[in-house]
Amino acid sequence: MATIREVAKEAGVSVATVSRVMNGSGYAHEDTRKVVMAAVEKLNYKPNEVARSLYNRKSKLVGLILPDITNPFFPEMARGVEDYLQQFGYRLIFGNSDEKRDKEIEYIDTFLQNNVVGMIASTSEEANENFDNLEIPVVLLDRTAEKLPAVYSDQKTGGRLAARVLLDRGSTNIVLIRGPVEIKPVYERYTAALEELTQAKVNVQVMDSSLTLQGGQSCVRQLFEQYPNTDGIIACNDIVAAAALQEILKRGIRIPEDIQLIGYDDIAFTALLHPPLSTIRQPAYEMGAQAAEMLIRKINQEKIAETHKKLPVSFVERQTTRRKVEKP
Amino acid sequence: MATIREVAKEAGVSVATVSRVMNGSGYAHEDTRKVVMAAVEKLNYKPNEVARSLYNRKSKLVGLILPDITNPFFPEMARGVEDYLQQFGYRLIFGNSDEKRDKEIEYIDTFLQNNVVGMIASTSEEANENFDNLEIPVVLLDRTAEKLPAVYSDQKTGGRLAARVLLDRGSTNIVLIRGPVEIKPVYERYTAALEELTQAKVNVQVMDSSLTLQGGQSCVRQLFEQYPNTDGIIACNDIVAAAALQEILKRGIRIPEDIQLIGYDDIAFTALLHPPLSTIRQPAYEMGAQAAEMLIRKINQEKIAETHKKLPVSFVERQTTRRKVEKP
DNA sequence: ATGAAAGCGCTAACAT
DNA sequence: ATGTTAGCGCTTTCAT
Repeated sequence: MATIREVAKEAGVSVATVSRVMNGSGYAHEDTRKVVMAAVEKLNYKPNEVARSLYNRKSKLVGLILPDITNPFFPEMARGVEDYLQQFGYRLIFGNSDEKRDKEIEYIDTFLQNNVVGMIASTSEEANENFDNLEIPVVLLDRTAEKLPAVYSDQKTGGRLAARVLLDRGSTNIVLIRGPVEIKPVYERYTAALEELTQAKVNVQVMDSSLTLQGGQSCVRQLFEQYPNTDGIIACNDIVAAAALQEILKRGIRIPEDIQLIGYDDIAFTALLHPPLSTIRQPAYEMGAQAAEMLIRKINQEKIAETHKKLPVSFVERQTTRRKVEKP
Repeated sequence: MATIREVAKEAGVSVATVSRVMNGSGYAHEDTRKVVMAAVEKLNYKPNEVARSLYNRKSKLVGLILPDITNPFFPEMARGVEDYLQQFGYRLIFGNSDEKRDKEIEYIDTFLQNNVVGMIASTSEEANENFDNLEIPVVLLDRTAEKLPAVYSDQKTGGRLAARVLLDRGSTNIVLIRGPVEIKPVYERYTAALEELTQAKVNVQVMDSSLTLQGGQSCVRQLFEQYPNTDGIIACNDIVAAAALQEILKRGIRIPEDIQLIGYDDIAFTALLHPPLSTIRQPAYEMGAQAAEMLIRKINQEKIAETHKKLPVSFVERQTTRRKVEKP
């Protein structure tokens, strides 16, 4: 790798001049600019970002912390972030936290040690304090906190919507599968759904599940033993919904005739399920992109109109819910 | 962020001493070691990785290039890489290439500018030359090249296996869906399957598809129009297989009685499909982990027994293939 | 318009 | 056993 020194020598100028033309800062005669660029070209010079970062006290790196990219909801977000940042020459240092506080802290620390310009994170509630007195901008993604800017989706409406859908389409014995209560967005959608359900005069049962395949499967197996006449299930996410769907099919229960099922997230494969899964869509890619946009705004010290950006969710009607019965 | 200077001052020693105790290099009296550590503790000192990296000419960063983490096969690998590297204090700079050469090059360049210690990449064939005269170790993942160490899986056996499965279970009008020919592992599994199929006296048709959902869907729609009496489909990956499954169900074709279907990869959601998809499993997580292990070996200049590590694939028998007919 | 030189935070000779 | 100092590659005053 060529250094600025070698370029300077090649061009017969000083390193300061090379630096100036590279950065378009300060003066540089058109002629010398050309000479320098020729040398840059010839030596295929690429500035050492580490050295720049050391001097400037900030790199072109952005730290990204996500719970687990093995859950398809998150890669979607990650791509939103990456694709947006990429245009501005920022790169991503990435880490999965598994919702573990110490992993988050570890990543935050090392990101800082690497002079990241900013961070985007989906962190657990309790870890937020770790972001408290950082000098660099942080934006929360899919999570919120009072003091930190955030991009997230409307969980409350999402939860309510899911409940409304089943209600409007005639389910009366509904099981609401609650995800881990520590994960705020998941808890919020649950609360909202429960509220909506409770207001209706309908049988509601709550069951717990993790957000994973295994968790969903074991939850759902019990579900039908405990509540055999269930005619509606609201799952905490699409993965769990998929597990439920499988169990429903296995038991020969007709869907959506005998039972309705709705998921949450609208990850890609839900459309491929059989029957295709009705679900509440979160605009994951868009959320990632907007978080990235907000971060860049922060980095550039631009004014930000709304620091808490709540994106809308929507009901994606597929075939695990019935057609809505119009009132006459 | 505290600097080494401040720690030195706090401890009443020189920066060199602090550096020595931090790195466990050179001498340091036990007493002063304690004093220094106390100061480190007090100021919550974390060495600036950028400065270390500048001096050492190498960071604790590893570059990872994957085609697209939106395809569930890759996050699995990514976690394998991350989880393994993490134990050794390495962090990941990450980029999706979308199989585009210029994106790969761009990422390689910026990774280099950031003094990465090494790189792991699933790159397109033609981009390999970009790795040619790098001073840092590179290991290819899921892809291969002669001059570069690599961890990948046995595509040839995988492709053959897929063909064998359908053959042994009685399919005689088989459509082989070929993925993009530029992607070598995908092409290899195709060739192997085709070879096996051709040797058997069986009708074989080849169709093309991209590796995505949309690609799969449009391919599969045509498939049944062109070859209505197909009784076996070998898909280039699980996503396309899922699309095929959906089309099969939509057309009311019985599976596996009337038609058999086999995917490739064994990504998580295949088990959730209905019926659960039979597929060829690649040990994605393991591949990632082993690539990471090999990279670390390289970084540490250890001898490496085999630089081309081919991991075995296996047939995961689920319900889109029939029970094998044992010969009497 | 250009160059010399200091300094970003750290490590490793080298000196003591 | 510890301190002084040069230097990693860059940017930016400050001279000229």
